[in-house]
Amino acid sequence: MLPSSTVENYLKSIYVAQLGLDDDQKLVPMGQLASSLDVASGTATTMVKALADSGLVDYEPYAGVRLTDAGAKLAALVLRRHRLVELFLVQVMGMSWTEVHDEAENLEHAVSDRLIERIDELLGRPSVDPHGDPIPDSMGTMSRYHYHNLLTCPLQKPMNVTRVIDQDVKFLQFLEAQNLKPGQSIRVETRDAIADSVTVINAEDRQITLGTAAASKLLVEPKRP
Amino acid sequence: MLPSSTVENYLKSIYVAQLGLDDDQKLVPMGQLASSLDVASGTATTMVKALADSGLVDYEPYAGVRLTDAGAKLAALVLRRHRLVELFLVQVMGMSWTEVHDEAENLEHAVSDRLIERIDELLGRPSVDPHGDPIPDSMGTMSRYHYHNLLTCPLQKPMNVTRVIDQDVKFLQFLEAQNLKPGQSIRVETRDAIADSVTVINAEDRQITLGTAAASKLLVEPKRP
DNA sequence: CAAAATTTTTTGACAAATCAAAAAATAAAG
DNA sequence: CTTTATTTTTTGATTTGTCAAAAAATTTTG
Repeated sequence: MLPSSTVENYLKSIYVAQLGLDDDQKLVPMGQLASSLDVASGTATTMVKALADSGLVDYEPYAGVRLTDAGAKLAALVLRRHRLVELFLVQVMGMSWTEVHDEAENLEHAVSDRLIERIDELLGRPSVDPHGDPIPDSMGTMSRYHYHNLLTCPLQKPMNVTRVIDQDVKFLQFLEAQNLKPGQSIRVETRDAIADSVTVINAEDRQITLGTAAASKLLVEPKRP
Repeated sequence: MLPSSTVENYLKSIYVAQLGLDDDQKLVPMGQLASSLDVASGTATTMVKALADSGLVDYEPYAGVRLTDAGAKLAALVLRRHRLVELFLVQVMGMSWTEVHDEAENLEHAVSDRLIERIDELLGRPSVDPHGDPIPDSMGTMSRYHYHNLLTCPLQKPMNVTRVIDQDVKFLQFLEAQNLKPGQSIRVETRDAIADSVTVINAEDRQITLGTAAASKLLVEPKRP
């Protein structure tokens, strides 16, 4: 019996939350899960218990939840569908990378394996989506390269934006307008811990100042010539 | 509040059933609706009452159900999404016309208005899907041209297959193999009421014999030169 | 037209997913 | 190390969609 879209969303949220944890064995707190899914905490508890009964997660009362191998694989395949659909919408349908997230959020539960395979083929087996997020393969394995962000990368060195860890349309539109979207070349000029800010220079030598919260969402790697 | 996919499926079923009725004012019997949706008859009764409360259908106990204008418009838009998706899957994704129905059945509830508009544009505002079924416009109006079928069309006259009223994969594959899919040119050779059969000649002069039930599902129009 | 057959509706129950608020457990603070 | 604050779980209810079987209405048939 295939998982409902609710189950798929729970698994996906746990998967993504786990990626944000340093240790793979750590548990995702119920509160965090509940708020990321926008449900009451009691709802998350009930659902997670059901997922544990199905063998998709390990659940430790008052501690949190962690995916089993089976759950992780399912979650990765949901993420794969999501990200392939996003890239498809941009590359084939000509939609903006700023608006495809919400559309993919619905389609990820409706596209068949067959169609996903077609899309994957058509796009040439891509490895990242329009936000730079890695696309898991059909076995459910995902590369986990760890990038620098604007707070940790070297100063004054030419870097490439590779990934944006945020799906907020306004923020993405801002990045686009400032030439800070994935693929663009930039460098970090200064950081000011007191002012909580980072200044970057974009490809057109314009200077942009970001707060550190925003700066941490832009992942970069050294510019390859 | 937007209708659930269950509601959309009920409306769609009623809409299609009504098209098969000679008189627009006639009611669709509950039994027929229930079996087309593959639910118990009591379930259909309950749901139809709820739809009536929402003003989407008129319901007459022990007689049947009929769409209101609001319900008909919603249903037509579901059908529009379904048929545009089908055509898209064939034309852009390179899938077979025999297999796109089931895929579209899921996607029709997940594609946004924005994406459907993109698809419509990309396909050049098409008027029929791969089965020859008409595609309602964005206002929810659908052309209702009435075709001949293989039982009612003139004998020995060159005709074009324009539409197939069946979504069974095996049947569609059969039609494809026999050169009887929409767009093909054929002529009806003989009809035998006793034998319950119709013989047709395809574009390659091969003779195919169909039962009348199957023959009634193939719609044709006089061949235009 | 009354008896039989069919269709439809009603009833009671159930599963999935949710919430709000009460209760319990854990963590933080003094 | 007790009190306070926070997080988590429990409890009881609700919504949507469903079924099976009993009851009622309608239709068919002899």
